[in-house]
Amino acid sequence: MLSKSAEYALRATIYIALKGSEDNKLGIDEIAKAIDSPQYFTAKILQLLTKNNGVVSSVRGPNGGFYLSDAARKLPVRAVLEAVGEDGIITKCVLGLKECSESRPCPMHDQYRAIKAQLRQMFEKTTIQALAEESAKGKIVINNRPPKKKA
Amino acid sequence: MLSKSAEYALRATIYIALKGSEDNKLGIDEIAKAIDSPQYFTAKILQLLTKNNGVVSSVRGPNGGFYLSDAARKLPVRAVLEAVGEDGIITKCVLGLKECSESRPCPMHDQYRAIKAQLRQMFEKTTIQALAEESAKGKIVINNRPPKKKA
DNA sequence: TAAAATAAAGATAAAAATATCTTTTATTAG
DNA sequence: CTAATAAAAGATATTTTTATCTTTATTTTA
Ligand code: FES
Ligand code: FES
Repeated sequence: MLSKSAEYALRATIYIALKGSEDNKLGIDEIAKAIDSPQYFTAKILQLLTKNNGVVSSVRGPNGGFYLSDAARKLPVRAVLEAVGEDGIITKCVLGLKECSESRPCPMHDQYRAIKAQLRQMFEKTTIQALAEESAKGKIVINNRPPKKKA
Repeated sequence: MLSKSAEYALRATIYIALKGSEDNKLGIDEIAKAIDSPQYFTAKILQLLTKNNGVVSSVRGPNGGFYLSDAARKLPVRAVLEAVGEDGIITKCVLGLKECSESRPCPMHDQYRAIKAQLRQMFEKTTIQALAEESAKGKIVINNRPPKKKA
């Protein structure tokens, strides 16, 4: 479905939205551990997210790290996909034809149309903040670590 | 969304269903041209489809080639995905967590649930034959070549 | 101002996916 | 039985993705 890059990008962004703020910036080591991703690779991805369209903000030096501006929190999830070049999922033909269109539909187009619209809706109408809030409420999980044992 | 392998697998299978039969087997060169795919790579994929679960049948030698049995035509599209190891699209977590479950949902799980169910429905309830029939009726297209000019 | 912290940038490596070419095997037609 | 045909199998190559390591630049604090 999505590339590893996109998955890490989404998980990292959600985590930063959830735990970080302008005066509590998060380090790459913390982030990678929290979302269970390879640290160096995740760092590269966060660079994309800061450069490509400012989804993520960063500062270097002591107490530096990553955080999300208020504006960034309101961005649609699609912005994250775009930053890592993965928004094809809501534009491309499911059979890999160069164009997905009503005028030259592939054999799956009719069936896929509605699904694609929902994918688009999901990625465009959902904000980063909304996912963070979803994540904040309870049992929602963002990594692969086993659940904490009850004491 | 899907890998190139899966895309070629689907397009090839649909084409074979549409144009081939037990007494009109199709050669790999024809198939690759028809679906606009790299010939040798497509050959490898068809090998998977013949070995892994008999979606496609083949015979060597003169007048040999690929075709679909009547039984194969009734298989769900998912069988093609399985043969190329790409059915994760209807099982995996959209954020790449090891498990997608109600008990440990990721932040997108609630929204993705319905979409995933529809993807599953599409790939499991649609038969190869159904796609071929869809393809047979008119303007449906399965390659990237420009439309034929009206004379 | 020096040292430490931290991300950015750049270089390299490893793995996976995609693609091509060559050799072998099965099948058919003659 | 032989030659021709076509897929299967195997080998190799290329590209892309994923991952890691090293060096540099920036920022803060002491
Ligand atoms: S043309 Fe294939 S999904 Fe639209
Ligand atoms: S847990 Fe992520 S989609 Fe179900």
